[in-house]
Amino acid sequence: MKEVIAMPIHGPDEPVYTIGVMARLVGVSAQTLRAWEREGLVCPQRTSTNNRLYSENDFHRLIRIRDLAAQGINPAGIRAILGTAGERPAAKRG
DNA sequence: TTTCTAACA
DNA sequence: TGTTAGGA
Repeated sequence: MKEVIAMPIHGPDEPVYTIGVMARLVGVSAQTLRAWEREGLVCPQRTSTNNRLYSENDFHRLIRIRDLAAQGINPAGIRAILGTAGERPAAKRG
């Protein structure tokens, strides 16, 4: 038989999870995800109807945010540790 | 049914 | 962070 290679249809940046799905995946409430966005900890993509769509990348970031928040670190501290949401790691200069 | 914003506790 | 109100 021909070997079937599993090809990812969506990349890690592809926004595919609704807030409800992501809340279950991360283990927090949808309200918490909205609060974190307001704090600038995450910046999910939006649909044409203004619904949030989270990517796998957002998932990993949210796990870390959840971990830091569980340690009593406030949003400003989390921002300082993980960096501002949407911030791209600066490319190495020559 | 799910998600959205805003406001209050 | 949770809850409530009103709307798409």
